[in-house]
Amino acid sequence: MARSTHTDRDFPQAGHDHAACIDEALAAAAEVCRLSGARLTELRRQVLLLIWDSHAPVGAYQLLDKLSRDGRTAAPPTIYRALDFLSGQGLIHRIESLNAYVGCRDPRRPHVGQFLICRECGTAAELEDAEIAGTVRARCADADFEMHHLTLEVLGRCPGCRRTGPGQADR
Amino acid sequence: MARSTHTDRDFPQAGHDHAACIDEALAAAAEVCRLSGARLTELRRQVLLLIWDSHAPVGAYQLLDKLSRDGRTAAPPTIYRALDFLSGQGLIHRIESLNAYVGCRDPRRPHVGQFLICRECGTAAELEDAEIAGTVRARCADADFEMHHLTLEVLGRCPGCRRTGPGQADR
DNA sequence: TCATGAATGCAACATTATAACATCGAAGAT
DNA sequence: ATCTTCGATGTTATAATGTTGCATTCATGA
Ligand SMILES: [Zn+2]
Ligand SMILES: [Zn+2]
Ligand SMILES: [Zn+2]
Ligand SMILES: [Zn+2]
Repeated sequence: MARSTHTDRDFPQAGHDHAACIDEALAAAAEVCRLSGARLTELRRQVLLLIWDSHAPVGAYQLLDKLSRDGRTAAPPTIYRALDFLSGQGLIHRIESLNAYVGCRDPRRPHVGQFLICRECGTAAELEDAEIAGTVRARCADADFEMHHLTLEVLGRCPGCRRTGPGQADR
Repeated sequence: MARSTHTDRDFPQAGHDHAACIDEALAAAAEVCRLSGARLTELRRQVLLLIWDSHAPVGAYQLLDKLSRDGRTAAPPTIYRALDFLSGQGLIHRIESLNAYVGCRDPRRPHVGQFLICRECGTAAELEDAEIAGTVRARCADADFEMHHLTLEVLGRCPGCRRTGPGQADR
């Protein structure tokens, strides 16, 4: 099997072909919306693109700033509605521990978000680990708890930042 | 082995002896602070008690209201400083997906928080599951990711609420 | 062309959290 | 006992994040 710029499980590398990430995200978004009958309007597409500026989760008001710089009129509801839509289509995820939003790597398949987030460079990697999901489900079953939604966010230091400098750990 | 009002893994029951929970929490807090040399002042003790009003995570401004009703002068920094202290001592946890705070069941042992949270009654149960923690750690190791902090929050419906009424699932 | 409903613009507001600085008070040093 | 010091608390203002309600626009189909 051909290996793309990064495999499913890799942490996004510093020098990777991010244009490919963006292309793939847009293509996936178009397909997902077509299948669900939802309308991927220009505004929503624009916001999705801004989120995909990088693999680092970005705040709603940062997105607002970016939108404004792009010449759009933009007030908070503008961005929050777009975020609601994109999140509803599974095209982005909210990172609860950061109040921020990040693009989904594989919106075609339904999944819970599991994230590794680097405190230094901000980059977030999305996992889709069946073993973690299975263990959590099993524990919920043990407790007779009906699971609706899982938030799993690991904060730490990514491979790239570990190589760069082991000394200056935080902030 | 004797079974206390609830075992470590149980979801807090509707009719359990909550006074015992509170007593235990206060005793644990006193011990933890004594060992760490931190000062569990009257204000901090009061806030910890208010958090232990129930097993449902409570917001900072709700705590403020409670404090005010108790006759304390209270502004946001009052409560946030107390929350920082209690959280620093491991006596409470912040629930990221709710912007709320809940008492820790076992502050004497260091641990990451893993929570099952009921959308209906608000009750949160804290897990300390080694298998979940181990799997997450293993996946981080696979990804060459240095894990600092884990946020794991499961939203769903608790055993009690499931028994009450399976129909009205949400909201 | 017109009716309809979804999407967006816009103003105000609600909620959550922090910064900056003044004051108080416990605990040890003199 | 008094002083000193530093952590804890009080107070005001403000930042950051998110929502409500209503007017307007726009795509879509009758
Ligand atoms: Zn990329
Ligand atoms: Zn990094
Ligand atoms: Zn209890
Ligand atoms: Zn419940």
